[in-house]
Amino acid sequence: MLQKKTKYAIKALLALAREYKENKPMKISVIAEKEAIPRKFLEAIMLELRHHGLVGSKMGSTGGYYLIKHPEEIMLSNVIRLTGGPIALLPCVSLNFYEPCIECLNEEICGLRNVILEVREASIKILSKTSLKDILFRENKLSKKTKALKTMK
Amino acid sequence: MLQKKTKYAIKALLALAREYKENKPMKISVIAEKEAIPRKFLEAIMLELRHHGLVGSKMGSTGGYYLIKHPEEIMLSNVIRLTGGPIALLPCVSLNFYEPCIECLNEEICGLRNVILEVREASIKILSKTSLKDILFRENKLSKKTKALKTMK
DNA sequence: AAATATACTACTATATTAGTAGGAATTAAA
DNA sequence: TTTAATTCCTACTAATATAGTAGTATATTT
Repeated sequence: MLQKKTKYAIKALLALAREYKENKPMKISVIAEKEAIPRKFLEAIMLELRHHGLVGSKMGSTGGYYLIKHPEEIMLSNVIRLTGGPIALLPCVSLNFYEPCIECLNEEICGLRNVILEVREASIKILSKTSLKDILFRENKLSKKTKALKTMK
Repeated sequence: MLQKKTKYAIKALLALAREYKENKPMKISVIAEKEAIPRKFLEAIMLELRHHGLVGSKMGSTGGYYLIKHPEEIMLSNVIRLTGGPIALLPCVSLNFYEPCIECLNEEICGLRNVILEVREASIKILSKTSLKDILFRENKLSKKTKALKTMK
């Protein structure tokens, strides 16, 4: 499971992506309210995202956060990794949280690891081709679909 | 990430599957040593697996645990679910650990959820078609491969 | 100078996971 | 029938990670 921190980070970045045209900073308090994220917690998260170079900030009374890259350049896999959410199901197949199984003398011949590796690759394949923009696009498509269904009733 | 409990359960079941022909019970202490699992912890895990109907047990001095189903009938996805390891990356797409996002008024139109759903489906597709027997088969294939590589040197 | 924002450090509270202790019940064999 | 070896079961404990908060410093605009 992803951490809440990771989920909040994605939601916050999506909020910035939705108004990306203007590229003016959005306040933490605004993001927090829009996305129902605890304000102080979001503060810490945004700071971390800035340190990782995903967002920029402006201090002072007209300050806030903004995306540094374009929404189509920010990949879900990247956000998940940066915020500490491991994608792999076992440490022995994780790139960022690697740890060997003490009981595996040679992990190259572990059948379980082999399967879990396959799962990881399938997951990463999806997550690394999906950008913030893609997610917004899905949002639109889904809401159109449900609207169409409603009018049919 | 899967819990250690889940990993241990899979390893223990694999140990039973490797000697399935004989179908005679294997002692917890033997499994624990073979797979480097803390003995007392494994005891609790095997008990749980029995309650879920994956293994049977025999008490007394010649006792131990044995598989109730054939190794090709026990699917990885099943073991993971029974031992409490969620497969989905977010609770809102989990079958067994479902919880709605408080901030999503209508989760049907959540773009993030939509992607994570896709990841879950890709993972489950692999895990639910992979049995204990399949894993043993991979083991053999992998160890042959590495042996072949060694003799080439 | 006042108001309002982020930056940053240092906590705390809670939940989950991992693992242990100790003894009861069962079985087989001496 | 006693003994030894096993599973069964309840109830703990310890360690760790996550989620979230408090308080203050620093920067910016008006």
